[in-house]
Amino acid sequence: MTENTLAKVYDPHEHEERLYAWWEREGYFKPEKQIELGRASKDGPRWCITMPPPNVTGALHLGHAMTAAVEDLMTRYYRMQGFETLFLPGSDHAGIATQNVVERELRKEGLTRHELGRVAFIEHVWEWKGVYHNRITIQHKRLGVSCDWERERFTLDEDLSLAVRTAFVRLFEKGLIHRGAYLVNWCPRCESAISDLEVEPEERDSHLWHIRYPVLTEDWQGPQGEWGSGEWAMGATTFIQMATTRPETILGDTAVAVNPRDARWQHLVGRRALLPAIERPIPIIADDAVEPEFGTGAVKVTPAHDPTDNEIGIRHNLEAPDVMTDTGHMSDLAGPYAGLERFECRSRVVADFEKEGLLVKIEPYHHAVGTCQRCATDIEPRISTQWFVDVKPLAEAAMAAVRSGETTIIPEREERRFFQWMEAIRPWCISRQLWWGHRIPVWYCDACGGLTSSVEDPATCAHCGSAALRQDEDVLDTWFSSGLWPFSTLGWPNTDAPDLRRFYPTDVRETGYDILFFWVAREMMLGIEMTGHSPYETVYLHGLVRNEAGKKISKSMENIDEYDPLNIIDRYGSDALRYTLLTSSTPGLDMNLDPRRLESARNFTNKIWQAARFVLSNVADGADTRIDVQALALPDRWILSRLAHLTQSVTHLFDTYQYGEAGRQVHDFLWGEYCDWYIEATKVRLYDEAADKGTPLAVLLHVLEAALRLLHPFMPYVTEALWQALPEAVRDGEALIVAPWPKADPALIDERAEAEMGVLMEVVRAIRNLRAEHDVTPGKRIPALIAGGDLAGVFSAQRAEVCALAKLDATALVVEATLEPPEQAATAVVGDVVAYLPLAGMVDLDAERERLQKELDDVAARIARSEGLLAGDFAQKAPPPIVQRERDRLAELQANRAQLEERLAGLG
RNA sequence: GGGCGGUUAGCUCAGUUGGUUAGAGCGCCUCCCUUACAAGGAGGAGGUCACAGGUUCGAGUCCUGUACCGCCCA
Repeated sequence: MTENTLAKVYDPHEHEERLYAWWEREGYFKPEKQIELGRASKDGPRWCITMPPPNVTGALHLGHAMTAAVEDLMTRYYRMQGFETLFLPGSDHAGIATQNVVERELRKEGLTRHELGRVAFIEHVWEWKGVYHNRITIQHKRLGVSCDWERERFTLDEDLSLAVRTAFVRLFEKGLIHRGAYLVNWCPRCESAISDLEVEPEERDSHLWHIRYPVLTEDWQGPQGEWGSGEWAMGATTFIQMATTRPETILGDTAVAVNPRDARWQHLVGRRALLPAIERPIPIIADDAVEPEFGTGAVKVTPAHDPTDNEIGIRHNLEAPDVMTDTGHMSDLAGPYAGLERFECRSRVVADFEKEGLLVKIEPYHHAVGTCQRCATDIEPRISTQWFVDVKPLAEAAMAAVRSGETTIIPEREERRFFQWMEAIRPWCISRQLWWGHRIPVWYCDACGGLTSSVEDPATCAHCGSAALRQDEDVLDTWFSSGLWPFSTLGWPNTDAPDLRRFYPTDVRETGYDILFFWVAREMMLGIEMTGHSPYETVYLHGLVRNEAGKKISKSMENIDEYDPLNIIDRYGSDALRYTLLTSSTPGLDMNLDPRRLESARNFTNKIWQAARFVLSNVADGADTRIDVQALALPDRWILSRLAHLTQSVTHLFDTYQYGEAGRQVHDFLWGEYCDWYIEATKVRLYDEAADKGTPLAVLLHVLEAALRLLHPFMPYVTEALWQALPEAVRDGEALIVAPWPKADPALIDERAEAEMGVLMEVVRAIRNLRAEHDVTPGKRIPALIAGGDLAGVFSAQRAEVCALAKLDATALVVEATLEPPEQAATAVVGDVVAYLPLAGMVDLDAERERLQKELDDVAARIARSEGLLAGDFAQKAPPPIVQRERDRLAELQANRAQLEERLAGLG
């Protein structure tokens, strides 16, 4: 029984949610179901991908839609290929990002997290998580992702938290994690340290303040008046001048440095300057890090607030006073400025320097300032006690895995970026002064001061046995838990977990190239360290999605709703969005999402729908849908051969990650060959009472069915909806999602049929062209004569099709090998075949001669080119098949020329 | 400062071992509501593939340099 009453137009809303619910209900997303259906085997190959867990910070945007589309495409392909397939979904708690948005919400109510307290605040965050987690799940389902929801994970789940603790404790016990006071990137808004990667440089127009410090000399031993009185530096005779972009850090200076080879300052090296305001005597030192070309060649050294200065400080054993607080205010060490906000302090310092005659000049200056990736606040480099992972040895192992080919990164150039970053890797600051996240599993002993790190909460100190333990207040960097994702989600640290045994190492990590370092690098390092295996075989990096004008789509855009995946799906359908994302770009390159492409993809879904509607409307209940190879006509053999070629090509493209090209090929086949030519050609037989309808119908069904399978990973919904409507006899199985991937049947490849049909199509096009040129009414049947030469038999056999396609009058069509051309006729020449349209009274013979002459000139020029090519080095040096192709081409052109000349001669 | 990517039709983009006259969608022009489809059909116009050299029988594709746009790292 077939459902041959498809709606007049494809409406995604009628099918998408219904089909998704059905797939999910039937369990098709689960590997167990494949086994149950006999579509995969426990001993056979398996394929696994873990979904990059989206942040529960907010809703999904188009970048996530891209991720979902590519991953689901892969998943559906391998599932159909008979791999036991697992696409494992989940989400990420995203410590700093989520905490920030919840804090922002609280601020609207005039509350801070501190007022709320840790426990109540965390409850708030869980509420937020609940809302967005749900939203994200709905979005993913609308996108059609075929992941196993029963295996869904969240980074704060109990078992994943166990994985985090286990990993931490292992690194700790191995001595790869340590706590210490180092210069870190501090966000005064988040009141937390962040990693190097979370700092975003922002270009800015600012100033360079040129200042000078008095040097202590025999004449001047110290200030003459109060700081700010205008008499502070009175009497000083020697100054050392330098420039700074951050005057507020002057208060933390502990030296002035010059380059040892800088002759200008040699006389002062070894002496001491007096730090203004603070009145701290600071040494004038020589260090190679100072660039003599910059400014005066002297620089102030603030070891606690600048990376370069910090290194100088270490080399020269300088003090490193931290003149700021967690919130970016000046600390008690900032003397008269203590308590001021850092930028307020900056203006006061500058004003006071001016008053004291120590401000030389102010210059405009353009430079980059580090800002917090999450809240855009200016980052304060600051010495702080934090936890660090010494990732150097892990990075070595990760690089080795890529070098050996255990893991391949696509596109290849990203591999070089990976190495560049890995080679320059620095200790990873993993502690965050946040509340939302995995608490660091370290306990401090009040009795002996020792540290205990443990997977289980310890009752007593590992060193002295005291029960006076306090757990570290801080939480871990989110990426620490994300870095365990490919195996923590599969059951690690339980190495006997069935999923871990079956699906690890996984096959692919698919994500945007922008988080190669943040995440992929960490997964590689932690994966190898924890499991001994690189977590996946392939890293496939897609580009970023931008709007049609090339702007990065961000939440601050005015028309951001236009780019919400759900809105796009509502307007165009999920299949259209997926197809567009998958075929509009090339791996690793950014994509401008153009609504016109979405529209054309939507039109494509409808086109397939219409084609299927046509086919199904012609299928009688219980019809024999088997193909009788003996009964195949030329168009049948042609489309079957084209399908076989398409299947080979698309499969190869999938296996080499060329998804865009694969999608375009299926599109071109369905629209440009199946619909435009094959369906039209079959109408002759389908509408002819006397004809064999069974053969074209069987072929129509068979080709459509196979093409739906090839298209399914791109457009899961429309393909499944149509597949379900096909007669059961042409389908294998209960659902397209678990149907086998098509195999090309070599027996159906028929090069001769393709060539013959190719000429036939060319002749039809040429006739249509002539008709248009001579303004023949489109539907009007006109007489024609075809001199088919060697292909006369083909044209005779297909005369009904030729008439239908070119709108010829069947009663007046003459087909012969050669024939006497009519006088008054327009002529089309395709190789050896000539078609004459005796358009009585409509052909201006002079114009016709002119037209043919132009065509002849064109052909002659191409012959000359081809002959020249074959006479030169080409014939010797080019590969034989290429040369042969050129010879064939020349032969065809020559036949073409002969026919044109003959016709021109006939016209006198 | 170092590295990478892009520059192809009016617009948005494909073009993977170098091989016909460089493709698609949209837009544009002419015609058509033909019994799958006007979200459609038929025909057409439109490109010295950023620029300059080079390698090669042959270059959009490989090499060198230049310009502009963008990204990453320091």
